[in-house]
Amino acid sequence: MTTSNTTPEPGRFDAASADPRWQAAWDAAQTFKADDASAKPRSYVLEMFPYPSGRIHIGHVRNYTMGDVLARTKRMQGFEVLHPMGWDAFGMPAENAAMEQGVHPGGWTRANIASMKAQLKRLGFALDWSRELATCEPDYYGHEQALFLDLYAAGLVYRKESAVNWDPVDMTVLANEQVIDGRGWRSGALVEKRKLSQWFLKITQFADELLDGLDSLDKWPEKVRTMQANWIGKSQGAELSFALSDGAQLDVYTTRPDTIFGASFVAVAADHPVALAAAARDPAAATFIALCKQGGTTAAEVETAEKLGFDTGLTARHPFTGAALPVTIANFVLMEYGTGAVMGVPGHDQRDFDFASKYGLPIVRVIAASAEVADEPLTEAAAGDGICVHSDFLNGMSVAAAKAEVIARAEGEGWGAGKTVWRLRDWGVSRQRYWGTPIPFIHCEICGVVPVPKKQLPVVLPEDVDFKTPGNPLERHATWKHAPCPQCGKPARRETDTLDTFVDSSWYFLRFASQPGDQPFDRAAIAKWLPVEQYIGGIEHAILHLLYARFWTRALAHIGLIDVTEPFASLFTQGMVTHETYSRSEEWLDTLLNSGEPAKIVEWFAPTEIYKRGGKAFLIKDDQEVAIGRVIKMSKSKKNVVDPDAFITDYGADAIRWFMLSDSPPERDLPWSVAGLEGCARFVQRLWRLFGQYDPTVQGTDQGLDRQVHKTIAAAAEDIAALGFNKAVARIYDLANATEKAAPSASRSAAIRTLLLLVSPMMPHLAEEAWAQIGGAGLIADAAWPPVDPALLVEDEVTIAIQVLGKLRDTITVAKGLPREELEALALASDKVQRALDGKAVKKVIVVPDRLVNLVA
RNA sequence: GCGGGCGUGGCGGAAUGGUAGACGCCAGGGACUUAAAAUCCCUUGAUCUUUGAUCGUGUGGGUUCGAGUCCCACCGUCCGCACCA
Repeated sequence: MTTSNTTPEPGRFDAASADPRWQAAWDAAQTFKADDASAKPRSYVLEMFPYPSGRIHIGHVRNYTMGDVLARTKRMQGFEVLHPMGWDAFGMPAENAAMEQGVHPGGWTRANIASMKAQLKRLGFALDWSRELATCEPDYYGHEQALFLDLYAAGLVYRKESAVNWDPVDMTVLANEQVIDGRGWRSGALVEKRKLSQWFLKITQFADELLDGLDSLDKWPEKVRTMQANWIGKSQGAELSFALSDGAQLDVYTTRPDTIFGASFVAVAADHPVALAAAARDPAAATFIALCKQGGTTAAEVETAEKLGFDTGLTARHPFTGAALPVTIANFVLMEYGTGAVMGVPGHDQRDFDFASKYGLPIVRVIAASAEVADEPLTEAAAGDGICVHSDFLNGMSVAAAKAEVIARAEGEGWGAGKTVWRLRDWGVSRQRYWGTPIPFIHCEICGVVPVPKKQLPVVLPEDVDFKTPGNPLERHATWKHAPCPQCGKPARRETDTLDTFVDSSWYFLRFASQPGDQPFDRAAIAKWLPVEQYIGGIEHAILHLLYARFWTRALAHIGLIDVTEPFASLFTQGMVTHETYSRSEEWLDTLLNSGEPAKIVEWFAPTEIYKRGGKAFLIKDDQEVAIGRVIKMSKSKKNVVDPDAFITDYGADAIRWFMLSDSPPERDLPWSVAGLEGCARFVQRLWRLFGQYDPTVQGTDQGLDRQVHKTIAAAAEDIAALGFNKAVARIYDLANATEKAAPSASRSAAIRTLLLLVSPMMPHLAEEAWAQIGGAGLIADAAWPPVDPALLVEDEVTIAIQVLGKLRDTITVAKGLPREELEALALASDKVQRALDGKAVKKVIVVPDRLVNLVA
């Protein structure tokens, strides 16, 4: 079933020859070039740009096919569409390749871009390639440096000492996900925490805006908005100051000031100054702190970790009762959140409850459903709402009122205040890496940290670097880091950190709208094109990329460079492409570890290594049966990946595109199957034969077919606008089936022509070929979406369901708009209905006009 | 633990509270053919006493003339976050 390497049969659509021919025709005519000066309404359709890993994977194909259908449909519907493509081209895989294969990251990346671009072209995407950009080129990252300097001038960039994961063997900084069980993923060396002076972006300054802005994003998935809101993590409470027995003050943060009468201890984080002071005078405290730091941070470890404390011997004076509360160092208090110190209220916080139970501290109920149950004992922390009890002047107050009262008193007496705390941290953007945007600063011993003057931008990465020795090549480059200070001219040192690649992807959608040489973007062009009308990408970017892009857009608006605040009006997160797995497993008794537990050794096989017969899978090499496993996300380790390129060759771009749109709703996972793809290829051929029957000379109308044609046009347009591609596909199948069966008529020829237009965004190559054959004017890519005749959307006959007691007993086909009485009479006239009634009297009749009659007996 | 999504034939799925299973895949039967491929036609939720009937959308309740759809409780599953005070 391959069309490659074989002479095309007559009467068959030959994708191998048609696909490249039409791709070349679109290129030559610059069909998909967006016109900035167009008077048409605009639509900016964008898919998340890919990292140039070397090969397009099937997830890209699905993502870009969806965007492409939308972009092509919008074009047909009269919009000036901007549908660009670029490359998120900086990042670690290029450096890894450099280390492993001895190639230059730039050469490796650019070669990957070239081959992936060729793959995208083979799929026939309607992209404006004139706006292609790669973030690794100076004409992109130079502008990024300029924007970084603008943000610096506006006070949104600063430097701060911060801890990093340091691999002492590779002499490099590791991202958190590169640290596996405390060891470097590549070297296996124990990772150290090191303090380095690093660059930060003040995203926290926009925390409120970024949170409130989520409310305006009503075309974003609820899930993504919730994830972002949780990430920003706004909590409202109070910062309260406790007087310590040694004369010092200790500030704690709480969201529950209303429970202050239930406080029975105060706890500080292991690295809190109070804890460090305790360690200085007491070696046992120092030992305990060291123990706390050993604790793991994985979910399972945190879940099961026992609450541990160390009494400092200090006490804190309760601001209302004057009670002396013990001050302990606790392993469950985080220095990074709030003030790094908490008041322990065991009755109403589960962690405090566990802690108090272990160390025998008082557990007092201060919130109860009512005053009557104020003394009901607690078996666990009570988190629910209620009124205050055992709380002096708060007694009887609601939680909300008590919060306000405690804050008011604290403020009045000067020992506390209401405070909002955010989970969001400022964004550390320094990376001690070569393959990224150089941070445009110079360190001068006299002048300090000096920005590179804009006219000296871009600060270009040196080409002559080697990766044979570990560490940052920029750091050890012979000349690159030596630069004169822009202020005093004395020899100084260039910043050798580069920017996090998330910075590159935080503004690329702006650069697509216009690409002036002398500035990052043209403000007027951005006002014209932005916000992106429809952004499509994977759920894995729900938080970081999308939050950073929103932040950059707001920050650039804040400093007056652009006029939009939200970059993506509508967001769609598409599901993954999945595949069954094939494996063979053997169980071994694990005697080495002496556990006596059988260990499973699993061997995985790629789809290309097996064949299927009778619903079972066998290995090609030895005909052994293998187990067919669950349908899961494609991954290299499970070997269930498929390479789209081979399938494009065998089945043509249109069959793959059609498959990507069929069956599964786009937000859900799509199980890849060759059988399904073959079905799509068959449909391509079926349509080709149908299109070949187009005959404009035949006379006569077929009103039923006319109606279905116009209903399909209207419904498919709605489905595509809502990204319900699977539904649009089903309707097109329906219409194709009906058209095939219809007798020749002018209506049938019109149906064929309409069908051709409807499938053209999805199967553009087949559509162009058939369009040319039936004598359509120009390219079908430039044709208009077929108009709908509203008169044909109205049925004149309807099928009415007849129910007895809600159960379907019969259906009748009648003229539309029949009055209730007539419908009732017709229903009662039915034999089947009479049989179902079985002589019982009808007590009530429900008539839904043009829909159903329900007889209640 | 918290938050969110999803449970419908062998499979992917469709269905403004109103005819459950559209459409596709798989499977089975037939036609054409020397044969195969391709193509076309038919069948295809389950059960039964099969001109028809009964059951059927994870489970148990409820609202309604009528529930896959709404409400309550539960089960399963997937995803995200997580010692965030």
